[in-house]
Amino acid sequence: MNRTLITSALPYINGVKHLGNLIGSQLPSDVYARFCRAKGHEVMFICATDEHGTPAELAAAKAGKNVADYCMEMHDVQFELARGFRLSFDHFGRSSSEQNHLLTQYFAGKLAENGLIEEISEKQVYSNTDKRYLPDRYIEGECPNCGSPDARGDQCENCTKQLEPTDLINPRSAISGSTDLEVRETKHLYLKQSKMREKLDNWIKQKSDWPILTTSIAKKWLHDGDGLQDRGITRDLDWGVPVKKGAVDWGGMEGKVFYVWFDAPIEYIAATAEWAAKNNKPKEEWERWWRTDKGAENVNYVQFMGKDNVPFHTLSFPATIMGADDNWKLVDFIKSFNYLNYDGGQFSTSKGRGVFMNQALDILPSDYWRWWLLSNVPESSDSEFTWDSFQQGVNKDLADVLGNFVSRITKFCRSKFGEIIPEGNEYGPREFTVINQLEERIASYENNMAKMEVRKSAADLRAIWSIGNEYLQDAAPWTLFKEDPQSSATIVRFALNLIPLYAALSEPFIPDATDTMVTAMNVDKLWPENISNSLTLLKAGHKFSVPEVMFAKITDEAREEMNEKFSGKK
RNA sequence: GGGCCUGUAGCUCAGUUGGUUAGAGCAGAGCGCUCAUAACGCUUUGGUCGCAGGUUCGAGUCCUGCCGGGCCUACCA
Repeated sequence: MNRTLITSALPYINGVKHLGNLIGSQLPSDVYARFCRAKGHEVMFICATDEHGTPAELAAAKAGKNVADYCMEMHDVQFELARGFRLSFDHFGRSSSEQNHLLTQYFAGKLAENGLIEEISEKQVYSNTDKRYLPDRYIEGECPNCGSPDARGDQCENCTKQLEPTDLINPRSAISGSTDLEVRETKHLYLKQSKMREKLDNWIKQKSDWPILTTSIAKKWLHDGDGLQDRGITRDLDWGVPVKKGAVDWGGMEGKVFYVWFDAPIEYIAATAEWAAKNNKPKEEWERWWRTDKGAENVNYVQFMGKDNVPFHTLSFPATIMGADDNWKLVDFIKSFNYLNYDGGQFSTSKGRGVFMNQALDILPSDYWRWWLLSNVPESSDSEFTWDSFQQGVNKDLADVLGNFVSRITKFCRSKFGEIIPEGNEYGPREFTVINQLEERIASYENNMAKMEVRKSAADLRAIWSIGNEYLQDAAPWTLFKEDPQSSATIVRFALNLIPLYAALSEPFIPDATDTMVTAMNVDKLWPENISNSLTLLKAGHKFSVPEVMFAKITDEAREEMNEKFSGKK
C-alpha cells in the first residue's frame, strides 16, 4: 500500500489567520490528503500551532495573559477554525508539547555530538524597561542613511537600507518606546549549516521535479554571497524549549531556549508522536512514519508551505535531519505557494484589511471558501482575492454548474417518477459517449491531483460537473417523457448515477457538498476505479431524496456589503 | 544594490523537449431548451503572445537589451 506523510506549514499562534495563510498551505495540503486517502493510501496528515518566539510573548502580554495560557487558548481557537474549514488533519498538535521539547533537545544533542553546533558570544540589545532582549526588528530609531524616524533595527523601510540595531540614532524599544537600552554580551548556539552546504546542494540538485519556486529559493541561499551561513538556534527568552543537550543540561546555556525556527519543523515529528500518545499507540506507530530504519523508507513525504517558509524547509530543517545522521526521514517533495493578496494589496492583520478565517465562516460555509481559494490558489504567481471574483466563481461553478445539476435532475425525477431510481432500458451509445468523456477527464483530474497541480485539478473537476449538464441538455428527458417514458427513465437513471460519482470526486475540494450528495442519494462515498461500473451503482428501485439547495448564490447586495466591510478603512 | 519569479483575448489563467489555423473559464453577442437555483446547452466576437533586436527552415516557447508587476535578501515567523 502507498504510504503518504503530509505536513502543512505550522500556523503561528499569535492570532486568527487570514485567507492568505489558509490557502498558502493548509487548504492545498488538505486536498492532497483527502485525495490520497480516497485513492487508498495510508495517510498521516500533520499540522500544529507554532507557539514559540517573541511575537507570541508580546501577543500574550497585550492580551493580559501569561503566555502558556494564551497559547492554549489560541490553539483551541485555531483548532476549531481548522475543523470549521474541514481540514482533515490526523493530528493538530502544539509545538510547545512535551514531545517536541524532548525531540528538539534530542536533535540538538545529536547535532552537537556530530560537531555541528558552535557556541558564539555576541552582542544583543537588552531593554531594561521591557526586561527582555530585543530582536533587531523590535528596535526602532532614526535611520542614519535617510533620516526616517521609524527605521527598524534590521532595515529601514523607507530607504530599504539594511541596518544593524547599533546603527540607529536614538534607538528605542518598539514594544514600550523606552530608550533605556543597553548592549549586552550573550552566548548562543549556532547550527553550522555551512558545513552541510555541499550535502544540501547535492540533495537539492536531485530535485528537478520540485516547483521552481522551491528550488530557486534554496539555491539562492546556498550560493548567494559567501554561501549558506550558520544560523543561531537559541534565544534569550522564557517561553520555549529549554536548551539542553539531549537529556542533560547545556553548560552556559541556562535560561535560554531554542529558536522557534529550530523547534517548529521538529514539531512535525513531535506532532506525530502526540498523535500516537493521544490514540494510545506505541512509539513504533509514529516511528514508522519518521524513521527510515523503522518503516519509513517506503513513505512518500510531502510538505506544503508558503514561499516565506521555503528556506527553512529546504535548508535548515534538512540540515537538522541530515546532521543528526540517525535515520530520520527527509522530505521527498516540497510544494510551495505564492501569496494571496486582497483586492490590490496585502492582507493586513494590523490594518484589519482582508478576510480572516473566523470572519469567513461567519459569512458563508467552508465549501464556498474552499472552492474559490483552491481554484484560484497562487500557484504560479501571487493571486488576488476580490469579492467580485469570489461571487462570480462561486455562483457560476458551485451554484449553476454543480448545484443546479443536482437540483434539476433530482427534481425532474421526483415529479415524473418519484424519489426512487426509475428503471428504463439499458444504457446506449449516448451514455457510452458520456462515459468516455468522463474517463478522459477523470484521468486528467487524477493525474493533476497526483502532481498537486491544484488549479488544473479544479478546472478538471468543474469540467466533469459540466458534462452532466451537457448530457441532460442533449438527452432532454423532459421532451422524451411525453412519448417514451421508458427511454426517459433510462436517462434519468444515468444522470442520477452521476451524483454519487460527483460526490466522490468532489470531496477533496468541497467535502460538505459531498456529504449532502451522498446523503441525498442514500449511498456510501466511493472513489470510482471503473467509471462504467460506478454509473450503475444506483439500481432501479433505490430510494433517494431531493436535497436542499446546495449552494445559494451570493447576491450583488451581499457582495457590496462585504466589499465595504472588509476594506480596512481604519 | 543583488537574486528569483512574472507580463498570452475586457478579466483570471493553460500553453508539454521551439513545429501546421495560439487554447479554457468568466464577461459580451446570437440561437436553442424549459427539467432546474432567471439555471442549462450550442454557436460566436475578442490576442502583431510587454517592447526592440538576435539565433533558427521555423519562436508565445531559446538568447540579449529595455519597460512594467511581484517576491526574497538570513534576528518576525
